[in-house]
Amino acid sequence: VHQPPTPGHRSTIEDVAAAAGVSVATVSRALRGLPNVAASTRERIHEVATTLSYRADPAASRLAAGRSRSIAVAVPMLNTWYFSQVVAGAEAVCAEAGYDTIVAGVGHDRAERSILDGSSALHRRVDGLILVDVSLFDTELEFHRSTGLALVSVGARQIGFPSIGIDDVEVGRLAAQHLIDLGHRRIGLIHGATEDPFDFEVPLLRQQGFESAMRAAGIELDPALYAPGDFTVDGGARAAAQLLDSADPPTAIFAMADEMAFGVARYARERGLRIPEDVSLVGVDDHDFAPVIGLTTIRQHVEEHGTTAARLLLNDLEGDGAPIERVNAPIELIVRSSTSTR
Amino acid sequence: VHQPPTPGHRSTIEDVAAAAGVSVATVSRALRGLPNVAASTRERIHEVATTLSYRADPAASRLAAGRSRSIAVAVPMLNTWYFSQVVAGAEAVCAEAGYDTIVAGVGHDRAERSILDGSSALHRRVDGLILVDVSLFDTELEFHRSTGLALVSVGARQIGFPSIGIDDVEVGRLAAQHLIDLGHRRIGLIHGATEDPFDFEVPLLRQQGFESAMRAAGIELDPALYAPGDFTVDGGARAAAQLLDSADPPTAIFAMADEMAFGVARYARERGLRIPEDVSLVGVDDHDFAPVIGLTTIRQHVEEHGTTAARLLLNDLEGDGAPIERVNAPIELIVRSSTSTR
DNA sequence: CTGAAAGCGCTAACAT
DNA sequence: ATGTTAGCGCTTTCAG
Repeated sequence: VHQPPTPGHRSTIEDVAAAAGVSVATVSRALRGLPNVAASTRERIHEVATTLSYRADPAASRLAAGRSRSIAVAVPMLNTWYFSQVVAGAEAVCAEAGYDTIVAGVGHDRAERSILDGSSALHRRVDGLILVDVSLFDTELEFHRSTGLALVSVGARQIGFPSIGIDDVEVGRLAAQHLIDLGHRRIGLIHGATEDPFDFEVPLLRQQGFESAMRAAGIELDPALYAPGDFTVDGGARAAAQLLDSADPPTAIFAMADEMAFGVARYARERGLRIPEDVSLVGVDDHDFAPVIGLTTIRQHVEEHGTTAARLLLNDLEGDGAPIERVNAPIELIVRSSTSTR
Repeated sequence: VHQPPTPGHRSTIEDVAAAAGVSVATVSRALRGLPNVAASTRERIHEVATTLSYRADPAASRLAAGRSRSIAVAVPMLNTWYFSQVVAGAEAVCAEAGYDTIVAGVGHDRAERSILDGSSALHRRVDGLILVDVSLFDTELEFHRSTGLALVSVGARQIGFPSIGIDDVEVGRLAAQHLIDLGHRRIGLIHGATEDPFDFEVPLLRQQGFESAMRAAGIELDPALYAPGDFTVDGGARAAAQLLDSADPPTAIFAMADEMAFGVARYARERGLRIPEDVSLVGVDDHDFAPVIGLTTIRQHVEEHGTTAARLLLNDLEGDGAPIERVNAPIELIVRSSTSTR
C-alpha cells in the first residue's frame, strides 16, 4: 500500500502567519488578493509564502468557503473525437481560470447517472457542471435547479440553463439539400440510437431538417432508408450494410456524424463500392480525418463549443453574470469529393 | 452571478445521527462499512440516510481523512485519439471504484507543468496521478517521491514508479521489418517533435527499433528520410510533403502513429499519389479509422492501457500492494492494404 | 488595516 | 458496540 503524503513538512497558513508575523486572517486575505491589506504586508506575506512554498489546502478552503474551484464535464463517452474535442476545449479554459476539470462518463440508464441525479453529492464536489449531449430527466433538472449547481449544456438545450450548440435542423437541411441538388432522390439517413426511448434532441432535429428538405423537394420519405449508426464507426458500417445491401439501395447517404460516415466508407471499401461513384456520402463535424477520405461534411467547431461552454459556466460562477440563454455556433457545408451528381 | 447551493436544507452527519438516535461516529462507521456496528444499527442508519438523502461532504471528509478519493490524469493533449482512449479507460475504472478523475493538459515548458512540479498542491487535491506519455524532470520526480503521491505512468517508464506500456523498440523493428520484407529499402520515418530538447522516450525507442532492423538488413540510414510529424494529422501531412516531394523520395513510410499516417494518406491523396502503389504506409495504434483506409499498422490496445494504469494506481492506493514495476502490453502487426511489395 | 475566534462537516483516536 | 472529543486547514464575521 502506498504511503500517504508525509505529513508535517507541508506548511500551513499558520506557518506563514507565524513567519510573517501576522495573523492567519491577514495571510488569507493577502494571498487571495482581498482588499484591506497594506501593500507592504501583502508583499511580505507573498515572499514568505513563496519561501515556504505554501499553497492553501483545497479541501480546507473548500470546506470553509463552500466552493471547490472545480467543475465536471459529463459526457456519454470519453473516447470519441467529438467528446474529446469538447473536453479539451473546456479543460483549457478551466485550467486557465484555476479550476480543476473532472470528467465523468454518463449512460442512459439510471445506474450510470448517479452523477446527475444527486445521489453522488456532485453539487458538493464541483461548483459547476457541463453537460455534453446529455439530456436530463425532469427530476434531474429539478434537482440541480434546487441544489443551485451552475450548469451549462452543449448540444441539447436545457431549459433554465445556458447552452451552446448549432442549429441542428439546419444541419439536416443543408446536407439533404446538397444531395438533392446533386440529383439524388433515394437518400439514406444514418441516425443515432437503435431504439433509445430517450433519444436525445440532436439527432431528432437533424432528422427533422433532413425531412423538411426532402419534402420541400417533393421526395417521398422511405422508412427503409433509415438506419441506426450509434454515432460510432462500427455502427456506421453496420448501418451502411443494412442500407447498401437492401433491395433498393440509396444512391446517397447522410450520416449524422463523420465517425459514422467513416464506417460507411469502411464498409463500402470492403464491399468494393466506390465513393462517390456508387454512393455519395456526407457527414457532420469536419472531423480531422474527413479530409483524408475527402468527405463532404457539415463543419462545426467542436473544440470551441467546449471553450465557450466553460466560459459560460465560469461567467455564471464568478462573472458579472449577464445571463446568457443560448449561444448559436456557426456551421458550414464543406464540399469535398465524397459527393457527386447522380 | 450564480447562486451558491442553497445552504440549510442539506443534511449533515449530525442530522442523520440525531434521526437515528446514535452518535455521529457510529453513523460514520456504519455508512463507510467499517466494523463494530451492530447489524440492526447499521441498517437503521442506512435507512435514515436514504430518507434524508444524506451524502458525506467530500471536502469535509477529505480534510478529516486526508484522502480525496480522486486522481488526476495528466496528458499532453486531450483531443487526440490516443489520449482520449487512455483517459476513457482510466475514468471507467476510477468511477467504478468511486474515484473522481481530473484531467489536466500538460505541456513541455515549465509554465504548463504547474500540475507536475508541486506548485499547484496537486498532491493535496488528488490521491494519485496517472502520467500519459509525459516524462518527468528529475526534480519533478523527486518532488512526487518526497510528497508521497501515488503515481503510475503509461508509455514512458518512470523509475521508482509502476508503469504500463508496450515494447516500443519492437514496434519500430516490426514496422521496419515488414517493409523490408516487402522489398523496400528507402523507408521514410515520421517521428515526433521537431526539435523538442526534451523529446520523450517513446519515439526514441521506436526509432531505435526501426534503425536496428534497417541496419540488420544492411540498409544505410539516410537523414533525409526522417521528418517530424508532431503526432498529429496535420503534422503527418507536412512530413509527407517533405518526404514525398524530395529529390529521392522513399518508397515506403513508417509513421509512429496512425494519426500521422492519416496525414500522409491525406497528402498522398491531394498529390494524386496512390497507396500502396506509389508509397507503402504503416502506422502504429490500430486507430478506429485505420481499417477505413486499409492502413497496415502495429496494433496496441490503448484503452486497456488506461484501465490497467488506473488499476495499478488503485492497487497502490488501497490494494494489498504487491508493488508492480512494469506491465508490458501486447502489440501485433496488422497487415492491411496500405503496404505492398516494391 | 489587522486580529481573535467561531465554525465548515467529517474522521479517528480514545473512552466507555 | 457506541459515544466523546479533538482536530483537519482554511474562511469569515466581528472587534479593535
